Amino acid sequence: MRTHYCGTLQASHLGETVTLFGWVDRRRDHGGVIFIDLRDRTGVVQIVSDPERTPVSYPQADPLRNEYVVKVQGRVSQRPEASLNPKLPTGEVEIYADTIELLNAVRKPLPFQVSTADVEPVREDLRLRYRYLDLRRERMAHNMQIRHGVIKAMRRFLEDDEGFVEVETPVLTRSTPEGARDYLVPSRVNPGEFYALPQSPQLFKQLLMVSGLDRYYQIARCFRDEDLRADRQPEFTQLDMEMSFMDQDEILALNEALVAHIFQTVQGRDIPQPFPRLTYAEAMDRYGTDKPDTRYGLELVDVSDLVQDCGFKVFSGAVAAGGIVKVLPIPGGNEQISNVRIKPGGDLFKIAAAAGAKGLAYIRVRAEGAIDTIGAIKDNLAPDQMQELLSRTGATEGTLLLFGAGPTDIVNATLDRVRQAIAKEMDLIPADQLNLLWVTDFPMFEWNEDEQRLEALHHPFTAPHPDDMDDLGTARAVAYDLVLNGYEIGGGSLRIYQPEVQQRVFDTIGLSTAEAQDKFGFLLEAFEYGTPPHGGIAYGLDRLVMLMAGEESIRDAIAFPKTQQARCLLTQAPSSVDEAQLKELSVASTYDPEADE
RNA sequence: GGGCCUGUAGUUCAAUUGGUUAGAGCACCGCCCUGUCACGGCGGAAGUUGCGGGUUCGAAUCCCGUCAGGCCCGCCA
Repeated sequence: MRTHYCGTLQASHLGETVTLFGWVDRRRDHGGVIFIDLRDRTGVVQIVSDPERTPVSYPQADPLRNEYVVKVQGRVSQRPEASLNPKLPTGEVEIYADTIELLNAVRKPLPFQVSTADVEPVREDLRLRYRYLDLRRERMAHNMQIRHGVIKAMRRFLEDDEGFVEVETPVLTRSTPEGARDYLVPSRVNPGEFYALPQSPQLFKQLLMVSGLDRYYQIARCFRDEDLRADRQPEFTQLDMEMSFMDQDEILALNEALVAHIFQTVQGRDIPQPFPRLTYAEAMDRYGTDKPDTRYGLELVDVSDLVQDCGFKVFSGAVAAGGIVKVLPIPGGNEQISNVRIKPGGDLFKIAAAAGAKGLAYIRVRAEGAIDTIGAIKDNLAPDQMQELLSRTGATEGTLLLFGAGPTDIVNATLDRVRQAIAKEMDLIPADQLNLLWVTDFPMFEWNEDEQRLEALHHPFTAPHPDDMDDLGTARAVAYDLVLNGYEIGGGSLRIYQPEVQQRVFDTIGLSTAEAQDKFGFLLEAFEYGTPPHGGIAYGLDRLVMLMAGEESIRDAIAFPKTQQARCLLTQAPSSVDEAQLKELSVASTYDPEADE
């Protein structure tokens, strides 16, 4: 049947008789000669038909329309000099069609034009409803190809080079405390009881280490019933890995080689190794976030010590209350950013307010180091303090200094968001750059204000740093995140493998012994039978593919994604079910469409 | 749970800011065209302006509600 894919034909095939299958991407009828761009997943090639050279196919080409499925038999020919198309990979050749067979027509109006959707974007709800058409587009087909390439590269590297074994873990598993909301599945056989879909294979992969699997990986589907974002879907795919008898440096080095291999095989891009590392503390200090985008500068500068005794109460008061004062210096910001935008009602003010800040103080640096700011700041900073401020922030003429003052987490969140907004606006982000970095030494726990308790920042099986065992409450974890251009694309840790340490962690997060036994008894018990030191990592595959494809939405890296309301517009899931189905499952819905809440 | 944005022909957009019969490109239909490649030319058909209500002499435009999609906050160990 088929001898070649459309997009692969080139001068080396000249003279060959080929059989092609594909879709009509476009048809150009010149009255005496008809051109058809024939498309398959590899690309497009031009089919030519005219009454003299291809008398049989000419009438067959006449009724063809966009997206018809056809079979073409013809000869690969050199295009005339004047008709070469350097924009097409196949632009040196064209196919003289001996015969064209219509295999299937389009019987309804197309919801959108496949051939031009790459240049004239289509509403996303339409794309999702007719996803099978959307996936015909070159851009989406390309993204799916990247995704496949990434998975393939992962498998080759891990299996062939590093001796990893792929193991599938259950999708019907049990609900565990901590973490995201679970998707639940009622058990028919066990009325009143529920499975949960896994948020990750975390516990199983640790058990596999107890089993001696030594090096495990899985392309694993994970489920979290939380609200969606441009980079978050309720079901998503992880590259999940776990290995025994390796320390952090060995694990990071292996993963650097893996990531470099992926970029090299899929895109031919060299990633320098080792990747830069930042501790969590450094990242928060310099960028205000644990996943900094380091493709541009705009680093934060802590000036708490400088202003703690000054007369400007917003600054000194923040420090006195245990908070901090930090500066975001913006070279050229005077020109770019007006006062109106910083003051109440302005867009930058709103960004700051949304992060919890009361406002943004500012200083504009003019010629000769002159200062332009509100009186309350000007009058309360001594000349030498001002000088020190300028020197620490590297401010020169034209620099705008934006201040965050208050509780540490609010200041960091505020300046992080403002930093990102400004980098985007001032076009400071080099589009083709890949900045991979490790963030290490995360704290074990963070305070949950709502529940008035510590909770695990990573997850409760993360090993505390050996130097910090005396006080777990403030301990660092042996945990690491891989950050790419401001996105967390992977994260992992060394795990606890001694039951007594695990018990101490459960104690710290306020998980009672009884509850720990109930929820994780099987894990604790397994740890009694000879558990190797182990650790691992999991990558957000969809997010990685999104970034590699240059997309801004995770949906463009997933074949059949869900909308922000977690709906599938193609299948109309979720849907109501028969009463009989519910009854069989011993489940009743409490949903009341009439109720106000 | 909350904030912001969007919804007009199959589709992508427009409609002088409340005023005549809601327009244009592509797609579709018909005619013409032998070197185009987002081909071109002439003509045609195509509209519940998401849906419901209200204000007004008059609503795509203003108001209220509702549905759908997007971005964000909260949430996401």
